[in-house]
Amino acid sequence: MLDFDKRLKTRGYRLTPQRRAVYEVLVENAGRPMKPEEISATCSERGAAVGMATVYRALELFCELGMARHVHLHESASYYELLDEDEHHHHLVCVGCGAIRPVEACLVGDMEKLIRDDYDFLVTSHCLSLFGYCPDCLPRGR
Amino acid sequence: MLDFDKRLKTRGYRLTPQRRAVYEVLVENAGRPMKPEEISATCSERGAAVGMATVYRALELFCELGMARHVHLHESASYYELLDEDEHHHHLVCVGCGAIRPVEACLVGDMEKLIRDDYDFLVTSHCLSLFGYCPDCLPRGR
DNA sequence: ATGACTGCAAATACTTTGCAACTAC
DNA sequence: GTAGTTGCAAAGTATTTGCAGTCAT
Repeated sequence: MLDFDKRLKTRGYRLTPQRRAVYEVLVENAGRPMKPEEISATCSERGAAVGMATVYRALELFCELGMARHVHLHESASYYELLDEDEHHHHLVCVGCGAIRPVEACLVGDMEKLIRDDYDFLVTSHCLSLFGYCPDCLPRGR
Repeated sequence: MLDFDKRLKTRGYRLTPQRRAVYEVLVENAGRPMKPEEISATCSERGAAVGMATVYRALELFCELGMARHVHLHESASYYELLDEDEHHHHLVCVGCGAIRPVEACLVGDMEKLIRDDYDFLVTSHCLSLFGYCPDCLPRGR
């Protein structure tokens, strides 16, 4: 059984075409955070329309099951993206053109130990977004 | 002239009692992100009521002038807090009780060089929030 | 005096919820 | 068969905007 199917089943959730459609869109856009609206539109394009309410509910469920996460990109809307256990990344958001690209680099793991020791706080997750200029938008002469 | 007054004046903005009130609330809560609603309520309590629209406009202005910033704490509402040039910090958000406390530790500065070299992306700012358990909510036996 | 600013109310955007019909199991 | 799910529409919440009146300079 597919990992997706298993995760839902073992927690008593049903496998529906809508959840599958939302999941597939996320998989095909792995690494690229998407807005709920965008996800719904993509599902529709491929003939598997899913209502907005259902998209929101599916995303919330995926987050709960640890299959997706919610990222903040300094815009009002929320973005979601697939969570890959083997890979940890954050985002570079260009304030010039809005381009978003993932960065594998992350030093937060090192911070976690320091925080546990100095603050007596156990970090379980974090959210990091970096803003600046992508190569195309770099101010002349840097 | 106060730094606050100067910043506004030099950019052609006016010094109004409303902007001053919002600013004072932020100053008195430095390090603690606040919601616009909360800021407005605090202003009212001290007899200097400021309409919500004005609070939003003031916050946006302060961000533009580099005096405040917008932080994301995984909740739907936006939080704002004063920006202190001499001090850089992020937040520890307890998923147990919701307590928020600032952390001075930050390794993102080190990441920035790495990102400039490896990704050819010039980071100008970043947003980091750490989630986990505060001492009071730490699961037994950790 | 005059252009910037405020407050209100209306508009917009985003997200959640109630509920009857539907469907996976 | 039945409990979990969906879609729609209505309700909420958060934020922005138009505009007439007000105020800082």
